[in-house]
Amino acid sequence: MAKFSKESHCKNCNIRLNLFSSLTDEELIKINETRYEVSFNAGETIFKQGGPLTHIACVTQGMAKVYLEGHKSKNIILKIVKPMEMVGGPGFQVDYRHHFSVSAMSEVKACFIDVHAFEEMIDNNKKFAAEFVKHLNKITILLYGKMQNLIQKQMHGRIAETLLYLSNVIYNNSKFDTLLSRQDIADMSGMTKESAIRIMKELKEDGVIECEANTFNILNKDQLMTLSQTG
Amino acid sequence: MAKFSKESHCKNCNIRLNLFSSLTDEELIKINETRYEVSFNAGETIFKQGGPLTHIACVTQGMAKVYLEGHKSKNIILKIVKPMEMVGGPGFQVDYRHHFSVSAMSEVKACFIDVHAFEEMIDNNKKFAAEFVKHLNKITILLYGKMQNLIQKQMHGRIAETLLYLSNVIYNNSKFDTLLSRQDIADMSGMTKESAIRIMKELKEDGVIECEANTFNILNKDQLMTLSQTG
DNA sequence: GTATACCATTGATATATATCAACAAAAAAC
DNA sequence: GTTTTTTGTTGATATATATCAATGGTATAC
Repeated sequence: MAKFSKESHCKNCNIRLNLFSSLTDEELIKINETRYEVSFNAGETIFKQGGPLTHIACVTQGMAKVYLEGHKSKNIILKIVKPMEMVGGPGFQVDYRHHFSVSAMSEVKACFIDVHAFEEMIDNNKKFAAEFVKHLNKITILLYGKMQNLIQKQMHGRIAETLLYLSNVIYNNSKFDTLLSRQDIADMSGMTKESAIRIMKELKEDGVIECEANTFNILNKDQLMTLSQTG
Repeated sequence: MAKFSKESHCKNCNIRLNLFSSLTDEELIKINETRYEVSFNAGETIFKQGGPLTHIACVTQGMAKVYLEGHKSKNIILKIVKPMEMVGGPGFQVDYRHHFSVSAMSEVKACFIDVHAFEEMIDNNKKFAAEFVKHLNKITILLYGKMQNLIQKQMHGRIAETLLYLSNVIYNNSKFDTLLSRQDIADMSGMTKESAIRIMKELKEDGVIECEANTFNILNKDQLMTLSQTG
């Protein structure tokens, strides 16, 4: 289980998020008073879909996956969260429940901020409220993209999209070691593990990528981009 | 093309939306001054994906469909908007572009509110800001549901979901006449027109629904719900 | 009223994708 | 170090779904 280590100041987390840049010193102090750090081992659940949404988390170390749990244990991975990113959830202000699950892919440290403190900030700081609306809308835009990707494209395009996401957004490198299993890559691409493996094998044979166990290398990014666009 | 009929007060639109209930009289007066009504004929585009987001619309008469335009003219209908519902878009505060298209399914009248007026309200009224965040999160929750429906279920379940949505949410009746074409129903269910027709034919043969041209009648709602759940 | 376009329907067929089963390889447990 | 469990891989097969093609109906244009 997760080790709770409550501290009034967690050194790892300076709250340098864009979202928080509009807060006053006073507000930052208040946030710092209420927040605390929690450590998770790889595989542990940080937020559970359906469970109560009482805190917003801010990942300060490690990586976590955000996913929708469907029936028959078919998951859809929405995104990967890495340090200095915030994870809330659309239950905020609505039903105060989590609508997705978040689990640690490695050792993860995260700062937990009480939702009430968050609500107070929205109330007291107009700039913050506007920034938060912006933040929510950005998430929605990404979600539309994800939807189109998963619904309208076929497997090659979806895998291409996933590999480009990992390379461009998560690892910022054409060569990367990933913590994701083949099942995870399949869950990000809306297909079965077997299909994901087969498509990647094809891409390997065509010299578009190299992949050996958890090491990926994107050799022909243009080709991948074409694939992801043509579907 | 759309007929623009600018009036400082549009009688049809009392702005009775929940979202606006937190506004002061003063703020309502201000909104009423800047807003104006626009009429659209069936088929006309109200908002165009990729186009500039300068106004938020509030549908006061008729129905409109909100959809993502994919390549190869494959659309995904996200939802139907009916009177006294607001349509904005996630480009608000982000890139001020529309990320979906909205088109009139019948004669539509809509009140257009300048985004700047909207931003001012968020700035000046904390209650409104909180309500707006709630509104955005509700949209996201629905979107997650839509995503799971379209990605994880197969055709029978997806059609069942669409029919239940039309019956429960849009027409509030087990029997309804719809403005949607078969292509529209297919676009809501993430499949081709032909497939949608075939599944509905099966449901008809099994006595679950009746459908004749644009008139639908849901005979066995329980069966449809089971279908939509089991996928 | 006839011609023209669009929408709905159906059947035959092709294709994409999942499922099932077997097995290899790696990791974890003992 | 061996056993056990999980993860990855491959092939054969079944199934879901799209595509193509043909046809009838219905609305619209002229």
